[in-house]
Amino acid sequence: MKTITMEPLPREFYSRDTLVVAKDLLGKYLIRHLNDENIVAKIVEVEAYRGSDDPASHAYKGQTPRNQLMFGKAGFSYVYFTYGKHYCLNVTTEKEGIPGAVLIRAIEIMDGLELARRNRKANSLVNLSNGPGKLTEALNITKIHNGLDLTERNELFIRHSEIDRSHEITVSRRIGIKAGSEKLWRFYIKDSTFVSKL
DNA sequence: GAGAAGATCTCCT
DNA sequence: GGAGATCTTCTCA
Repeated sequence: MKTITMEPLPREFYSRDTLVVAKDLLGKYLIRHLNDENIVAKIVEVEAYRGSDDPASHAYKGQTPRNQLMFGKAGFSYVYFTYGKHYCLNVTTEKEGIPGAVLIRAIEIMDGLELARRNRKANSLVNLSNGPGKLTEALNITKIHNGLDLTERNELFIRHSEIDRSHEITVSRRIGIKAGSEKLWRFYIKDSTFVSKL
């Protein structure tokens, strides 16, 4: 039985305007294959980061070894380490040569909860994955997952959900940045309890 | 080679 | 609500 919704999202999904991709990623399923098990998680909160028009972006001042994936093909993972403790998971966007990425800020784990709990101790279900550093820990995502092609059935990819129910999207300022904080480039599913901050 | 800042989380008050 | 943890990356010399 092969249903189209089980396939990874194609390259064309990602190689569009970063703001459009960010909004479209809400409600999609993030699949993490680990130890012959799967964690399936719904994306509920994202932020868009672009290039020379976005002072908060890693790509603002041009290409460096770290941010080169943002300038490359769309549909790849961009994982970076920050604050000496945390990894953050992004997906690259825009056509090749144009920098862009979407930061996954919060997810709701639908399946594979046991495995996620083994990866990250949390005092509540919500606290397991309601922040960018938390969800990477729950999914055991580190720098070795930087640069994976998300359009293939890798150990990490994104697909449609079985039931693409409509959801209301809330728009807000991005979190944890100084420059560029006036831009309304953070998007989340309105009624989700897994959102990192209201 | 040194120094500063950072797309965060946890613990403490 | 605020500070500390902790280390990578970038900039400048």
